[in-house]
Order: sequence, then structure tokens, then C-alpha cells
Amino acid sequence: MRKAQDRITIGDVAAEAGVSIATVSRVVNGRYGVAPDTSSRVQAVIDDLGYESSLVARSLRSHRTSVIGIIVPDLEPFSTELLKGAARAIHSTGYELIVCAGDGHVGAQVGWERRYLSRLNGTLADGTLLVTPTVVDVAHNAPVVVVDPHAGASPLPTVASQNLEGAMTATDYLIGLGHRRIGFIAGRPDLESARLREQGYLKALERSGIGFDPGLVRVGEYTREATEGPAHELLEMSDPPTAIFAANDVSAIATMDVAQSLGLSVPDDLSVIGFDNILESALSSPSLTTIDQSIQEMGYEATRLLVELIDEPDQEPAHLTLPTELVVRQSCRAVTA
Amino acid sequence: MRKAQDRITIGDVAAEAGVSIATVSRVVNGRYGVAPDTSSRVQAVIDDLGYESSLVARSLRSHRTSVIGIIVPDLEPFSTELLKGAARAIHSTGYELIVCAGDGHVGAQVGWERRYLSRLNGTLADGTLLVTPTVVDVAHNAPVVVVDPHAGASPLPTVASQNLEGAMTATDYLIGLGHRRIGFIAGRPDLESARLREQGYLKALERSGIGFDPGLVRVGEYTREATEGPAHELLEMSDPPTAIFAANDVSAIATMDVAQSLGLSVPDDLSVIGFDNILESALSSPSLTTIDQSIQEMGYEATRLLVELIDEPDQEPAHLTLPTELVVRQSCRAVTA
DNA sequence: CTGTTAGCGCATTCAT
DNA sequence: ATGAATGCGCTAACAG
Repeated sequence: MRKAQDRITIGDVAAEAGVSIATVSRVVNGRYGVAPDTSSRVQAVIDDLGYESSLVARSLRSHRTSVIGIIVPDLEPFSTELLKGAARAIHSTGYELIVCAGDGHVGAQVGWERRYLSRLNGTLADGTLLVTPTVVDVAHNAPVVVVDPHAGASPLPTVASQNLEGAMTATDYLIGLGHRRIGFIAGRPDLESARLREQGYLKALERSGIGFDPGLVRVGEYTREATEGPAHELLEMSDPPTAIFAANDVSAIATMDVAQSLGLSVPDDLSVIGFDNILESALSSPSLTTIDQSIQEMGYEATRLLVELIDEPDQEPAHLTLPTELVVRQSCRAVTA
Repeated sequence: MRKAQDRITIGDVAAEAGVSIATVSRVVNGRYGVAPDTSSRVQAVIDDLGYESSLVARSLRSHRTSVIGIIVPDLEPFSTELLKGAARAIHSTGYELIVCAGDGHVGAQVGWERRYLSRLNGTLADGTLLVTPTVVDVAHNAPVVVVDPHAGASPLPTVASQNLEGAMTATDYLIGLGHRRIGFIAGRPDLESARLREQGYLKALERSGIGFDPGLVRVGEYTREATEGPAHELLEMSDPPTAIFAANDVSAIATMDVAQSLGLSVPDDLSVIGFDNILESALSSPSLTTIDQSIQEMGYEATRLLVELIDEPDQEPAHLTLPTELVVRQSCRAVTA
């Protein structure tokens, strides 16, 4: 006797319909070679019992699941925006989407996405999208596309933004407003995007003749928590910066909050510019001037790439770079000389 | 010889380390009864080969996965916002999050989430969060919590907002601005939230003495696509409404777009109010006046409830109702008599 | 047309 | 302390 809590399995259906398990499997999957009347009888039992095949058991056996996995470090503004684009791309491809979220503590668990990847790819998912992973080498030959990759040349297909150009644009914008002491809150050091944004910051400073002051650089790791301390440090210097370029919007918003908690007005006492253009950046007060990297498009293109890769595995890894653009809002202001 | 494409399995590790599969399993799961030196030898091989156990195979066998599933019809503004709250709730509970997204075409596949639910619950996930499902009865006794449930009394725990009150507030707000012909774009008819919001609209109209004109009500199903036609109809009437209350923000934004494509100015020629307060509603132009239902909190509370339910299965199903609040922005205006 | 058999990768008895 | 054997739910040969 089956316990009430147990899930209904293919065996239950088979027993109830008086056929073999294989036959049930055939009608479930619409295979040929089943008599119409047995088929409908089995179908009736399926409907009656409310049977659905277990994704887990099925994929363990068939190694073809029609699902695409997306592995994100956390469900925060950036990745959720990315998901919207991925969902758009997946519609009517025949694939389904399964998102695995880490616990948000990137630092604690380097390589966690490799674990997930191994656990999904080859069994649950036909291909996987890796978002801001902590490692380059995933040691797998299953289809994988990386969004915002780890630092260093990637053997995998990647989708990224014009991080260098965007960062220079941001810094130039502040310089153009007359700022000379410009702080920088860097991103996750392991990511290529963070490296390039810092490099863009440096390059713009050098080019303008202002030069680089190492004392004005801190690391915010792209998160609110990691940004708060460094932002305090920067703003409590004896000769604090008049503007701060934060490597992403989350850090920028955290910086504005810290500034305001210190009694500083943004943008009157401090200009802040971010990077990403997450939705939240338009809602902060003041609204955040930032560099837009069409996040949804990144998700869309990456998913498209992945589906292509699954259907046609032997391709040269593509490396897409999407454009960035300055979005001027209320958080920056010219220095009053 | 193993093919290069194949995933590394526990068998590979066992062979390489010269031990049995069982021993590797013990090492992986930290079971007692393994000699220190064999353990470390096996561990070395695991690290070397980059082995990770397959989530699929593991959960098929053990029926305890430490993952919570979330099933959403699509990855759009509402559900992605909900996910942020769910992620917050899951941090440091020891559970992991797996999100399954439908293909967005709710109408086409009634009951799709039941399919997903069966496929996840009992095998992949220890418990499941169902977001705006198309059916009441899920015919399962595994832990399930429903967000924004199907119409009718639910035997399952639910999390919802004060839909009736919120809808009355919205309608009252328009009435207070002097509007008398107020159109309504209804939501997905199968959802309790849609039913209650329509009821709130009616109730407010009745109470104010304006009364209900059936000609001013259309169905937008909570989606942009389904809203566009009905919005056109409403605005091209010979005696069009001066204000429209849309049952969610996506519909409201679509309505504004239709109005503007017709040469109407919002709010000068038409006032529009929404429901949800998704992030996008603050970014539309004009910014959307709406009813806030703290979406993230719904995700947070629902996840909390689900974790409780998993740990303590025999509970009375809780029914949480979260408050709503009017958020005044730029899309409504008093009628100039 | 249908049933029997053999695994998919893993955890868990029961032996040894 | 370790290995061999069994089965989770299912699909894919192979028989009949």
C-alpha cells in the first residue's frame, strides 16, 4: 500500500491501468506503437491520478532535458534583470528555464558555481549560463556561456559590456564637471569587468593629466555590504574626494547612503556615478547618474548563444561585447570653483 | 575508456582511487567509518578530477535535497521582484533556491504549474513556492505555499495582498480627483487577486454613488499583449473614460502607451492608476501612480512560511495578507470641470 | 503492439 | 573499515 504522502510514480499508473511501466512511458512521451484503446485507457488513469513524470528521474535516464540552466550568485538587481532578457530569448525555443541561485556570499565559497555546474550540466540541463562566476576554468565540455566572465582569457563563449570604454566615459564625465579628486570603489577583483572598469578609471585620469592617487581607491566588491566600510573611509579622509565613481550601481547607491548618513549632500557636496543602470538606480534619491549596460540584452544574447551552442556544439567560442552609454540623472554636479 | 564529453561520475573517482563507489559516497557525504588515509586519498582524487555529485542522481535516491523550488509563469517584473525577497529569506537557512519559469503563455497551458510541481516536488525540491498558478487543486501533499492564489478558498497556505482594500483606495483616489467615468482593465480572471481588485473597483463606485457601467470594463489579463486591444477599445469609445484603473502595473503602462499612441496626453487627457508598484512603474513616463503591494515582502514571507512547513509539516495552512498603500506619482490628475 | 531487461548516478542497506 | 548488492523513477534497447 502506497503511503498518501508518496508521489505518484509511473509504476502506480501502470498497476492501476494494468499495463507495464514501459507502455505508460510510451504514452507519456507520445511514442508510436501503442494501441489507441490502451493508450486512451492509460491516459485516463494518468489524468485520474494526476501523474506527471519526474524531471529528475527522466533526465537522469535520457540525458536530454530541454532545459537550460542559469547559475547566478544571488538574486539581486543585476541578475534578476538579466533573467528577464533570458526569458525573452527562451520563449518559443522549446527550452525551459531553471535558475539556480547561490547564497549571495561570493567570497565565502569560491568555485561554488563549478559545483552547481557539475550538478546540473550533463544531467538536469542541456546547457548552462554562468553569471559572474568566481572561476575561469569550469573543466567541462558541456555547453556553457559566461556572462560577465572571470578575469583572464576565457576558453568559453562570453557576453560582456564595453567595460573599459564605459568606465572612461564615466570618469571623463566627472572630469568634465571639473572634479579633480575622484574616488573609485572597485568591483569584485576576480571579475574581468571589475578589472576593466578600474583600468578605464585610471586611463581617463592619466589622459586628462590629473594622474592617479592610490589613496582614492577602495574595493566594494559590487555589494552593498562590502561597500559601506570603504565608502566611509573615503569620505572621512582629511581631504576627501569631491566625486566617486562606483564600479556598479549597488555600490554607488550604498555610497550615496553613506554620504548622506555623514551629513553630506549628493550631489552638492559629493558627486556619485555608477555602472549598470539597474532599475533601482533611477529610484534612488537623488536618482543615480550611471553607465548603462543593457543588462536584459546581455541575458538575451547569452541565452541565444547558448541555444546555438547546444544545437551546434563544435563552434569557435564567441565573445560578444555590448555597448554602454552614459545616463545622466541627478547625482552629479559641476564643482563650484 | 571514458569519452571526454562525459561527466565525471562517482564511479570514475572510485576507479581512480582504487576504492568502491560506496566509499567515495561516504567521503563525499562525510559519513563515519572511513579510514583517515583512504578518506584523504579519495578526497585528493575528487579534487583532482573536479568531481561533483549530480544533484539529479542524488535527489532521486535520497528524497531530501535541501532545495526549495519556485515556480513562476514567467520572469517578468512581478516575479523577479518576488525572487529578490525569496532570496533574502533563503540566505542562511541551508536551503538552496531553484526557480522554474514557464514560457509566459499562461492561457495556452492551464495547469502547467501542476506539471512542474509534480516534476519537482518529491524529487528535486523539498518544498515549492507556486506563484500565480492557474489551478487551485494541486493534488499533492508535499509542502507548497502559494503566492497570489487562484480564485476560491485554498487548502494550501497562501500569501496575498489586501487586494480589495487596495483597489478601493485606487478607485477612491480617482473619484476624489473628480473622475466620474472610470474604466477598468481587469486581470487574469482565474486569480483571486484579479477578482478582488475588480470587486474593489465596483464597491468604491457603488459607495460613491457613481454606479457601475459595464461598458467601461475590459480584461487585460495582467499582460501587456492582452491589454493593448482592450485599451484601444476603451479609449476609442464615443464617450471614453477620463480615467482608467488597470489591475496591475504592466497593464497600466501598456494603457498609457496606447493612450499616447492615440495622441492623448497622460495625465492631461487621461488619468491612469495601476497596481503592484513594480520598479518599472516609477520609470514610465509619466511615472505611474499605483497601489504598492510590497512584492519583495510577499516573496520573503512565502519562503519563510514554506521553510517552516517543511520542518513542521502538520500545520494549519496559514493565509497571510500583506498591506497595500497608495503611491502617488504623475499619471493622475484632477478633472478640470 | 506490448512486456522484460538493463542501466542513468547515486546513497544505503547488508555483508565481510 | 570497506565492498557488493539493491533500488530511486524513468527511458531505451531488445524480445516476443
